[in-house]
Amino acid sequence: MSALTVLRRYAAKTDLSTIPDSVLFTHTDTSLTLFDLFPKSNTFHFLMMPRITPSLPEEHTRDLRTLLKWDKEKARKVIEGLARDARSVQDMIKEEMKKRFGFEWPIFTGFHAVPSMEHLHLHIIASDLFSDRMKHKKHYNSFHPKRGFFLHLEDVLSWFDATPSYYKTMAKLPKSQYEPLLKEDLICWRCNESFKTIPKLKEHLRAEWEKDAAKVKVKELKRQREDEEYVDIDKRSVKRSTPAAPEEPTP
DNA sequence: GTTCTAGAAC
DNA sequence: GTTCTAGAAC
Repeated sequence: MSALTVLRRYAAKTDLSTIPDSVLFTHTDTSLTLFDLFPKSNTFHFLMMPRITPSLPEEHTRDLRTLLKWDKEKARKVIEGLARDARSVQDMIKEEMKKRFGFEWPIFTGFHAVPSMEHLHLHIIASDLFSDRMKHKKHYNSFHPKRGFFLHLEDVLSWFDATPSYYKTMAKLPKSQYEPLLKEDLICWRCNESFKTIPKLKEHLRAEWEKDAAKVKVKELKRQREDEEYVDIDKRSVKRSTPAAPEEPTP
């Protein structure tokens, strides 16, 4: 099976039990969410795609361009359905971020303007873009939130409510306009510093992310220490048998 | 999309 | 000499 058409084969399935747990993260009646096989985030990277049904035939879901060429209101319903399901995946990611790392960091949700695999798929990816699989300039630029190649889901939704001519213009998604964006300089999406090579950029992105993670750890330690002090004060107050002080406002 | 690898960049 | 990129092949 071609690597380019693997997504469509999953999207057409009615019996999901044939998809391994290592591939399928979650699903609804209208969408499947897969673990990206080559994650570009070090932590969370999912692909969400609409399921192929009689009312949503595969000829209209090859990619975003194909979908937007179809009936506008039908296309809107598809995108809105993905947006609804994406919110619940984002919530699951946020819970997992808090549980595993003690803090939340941005999640990017959007389409590639020129996708390299067939069948419409939405990327839901945490912004720590320094995984082992992040190897080339085009990988990074395809997820850079301000580069223009990554089409944020909210932006795509807004096209439907813009003027018809704006919708028509955006819906064209010309390769010739978007592909050159992948070759532009490597710029940190957080601080705009530019880097000559992918390894240098990744080193920087990792350091920035680890700084955020470290801040949380310092805060946690401080809170623990404060809790211990409160305990000491409580013991003393018991010994002296002074009346309980009014409750301290929590910081 | 990835892997492979020649040769550029340092 | 080593690291890294980018184009060809799949």
